[in-house]
Amino acid sequence: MDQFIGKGGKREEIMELSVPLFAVFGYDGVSMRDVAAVCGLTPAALYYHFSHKEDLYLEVVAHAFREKSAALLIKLKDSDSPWVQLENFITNLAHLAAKDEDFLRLMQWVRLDSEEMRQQKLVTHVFKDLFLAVHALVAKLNSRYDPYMLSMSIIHLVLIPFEGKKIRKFMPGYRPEHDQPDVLARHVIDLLRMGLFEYRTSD
Amino acid sequence: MDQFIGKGGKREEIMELSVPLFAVFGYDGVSMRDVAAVCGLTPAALYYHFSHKEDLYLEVVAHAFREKSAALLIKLKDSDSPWVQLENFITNLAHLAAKDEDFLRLMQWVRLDSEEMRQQKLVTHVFKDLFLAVHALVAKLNSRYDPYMLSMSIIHLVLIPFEGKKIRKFMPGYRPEHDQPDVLARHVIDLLRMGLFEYRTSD
DNA sequence: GTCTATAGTTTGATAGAC
DNA sequence: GTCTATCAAACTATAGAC
Repeated sequence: MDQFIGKGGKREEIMELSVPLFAVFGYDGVSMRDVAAVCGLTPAALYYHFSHKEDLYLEVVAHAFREKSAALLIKLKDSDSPWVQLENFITNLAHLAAKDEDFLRLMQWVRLDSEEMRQQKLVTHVFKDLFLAVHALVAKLNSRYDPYMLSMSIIHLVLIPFEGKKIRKFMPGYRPEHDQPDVLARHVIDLLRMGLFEYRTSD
Repeated sequence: MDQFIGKGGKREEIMELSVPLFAVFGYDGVSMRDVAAVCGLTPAALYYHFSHKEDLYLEVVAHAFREKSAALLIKLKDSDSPWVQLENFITNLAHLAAKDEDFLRLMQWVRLDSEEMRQQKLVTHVFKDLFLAVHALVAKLNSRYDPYMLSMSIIHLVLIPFEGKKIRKFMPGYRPEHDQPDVLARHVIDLLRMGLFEYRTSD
């Protein structure tokens, strides 16, 4: 299997070793020397494989997201009802977010990227597949909501609590179970399904 | 009024001019030279007012958030019902998020900060007041949901769409009205109130 | 209180040996 | 294909004149 990768194997290895670095420290927080160090290379050797820091970064992020989004979609069965599919998707996404911190942090770095050209390239690799998956699902639900806004809401309800995992611990009312993907998935599903309608009598 | 600020006036001026810089490029993306330049100072002169880059950054972020959170709470009237207060809060927060991009970006930089000590200092200034405000409100609602999780969900539903404003434009289904605070507030309030309950018959 | 000058380090990137 | 050696630039921070 590896023989088909051929000379690209080294590039692949560099990218995989770089993912945690860029996920934690971001583009400006990582130097070519840092990358070279974790790869056991000299900075000069690194420039043989990637001619610019930005090339390296773009490929690293694209590589990190290539399979993730696809994996989420594979798990869905068309035979299930749209509601069950949505519940499964939310649960799968929560588990991915809880497990893969690099995935979440890279998404945030992309959101904050100040170089518009670079950001635009990244968005395609990082967000589009994920968004399209949710959009297709909520479209089937045929609800009263704008499918674009509803897709955004669902993605944010699931992902952002894990993005802010570290800082949430400082907030009053925090309990460790709030970090469990099944607990969050249950919360989001309940909220989406029923809302707070017990109190809608107040208008 | 200004006479009471005294010699701290220059520091204040530097901080205000630095906010947009750190909001756009983050801690690692801004040099002391950059800050000095926008302030019309030399880098050395800057070190008279702030002895380290980190000191400057910490004070800049704290300064940027000092009034924001408080302003959100002042607008609430205890005479209103909890539901009306929540609706008003959501609308106010959406307007703040739509207007003040620096506010949103600084929040994201804090979430991504890799220096744990620095992050912990920042969280208090940036998130705690906002979170407490929402927490107090949802506690009054006495709903079936965990108030901690519900507070998080509400904050995320309102703020994150504006944080991702740039990249949302690349997603299918985007329309300019999705950026209007009133439209988003309406969407969030409806979603919270009613959920998608039309379809809860499917289980 | 603010400046010039500069130290000492780290950065992204290249030239050329092997 | 990977190395040593090195460059020019940018970085944080300091010393000391005014």
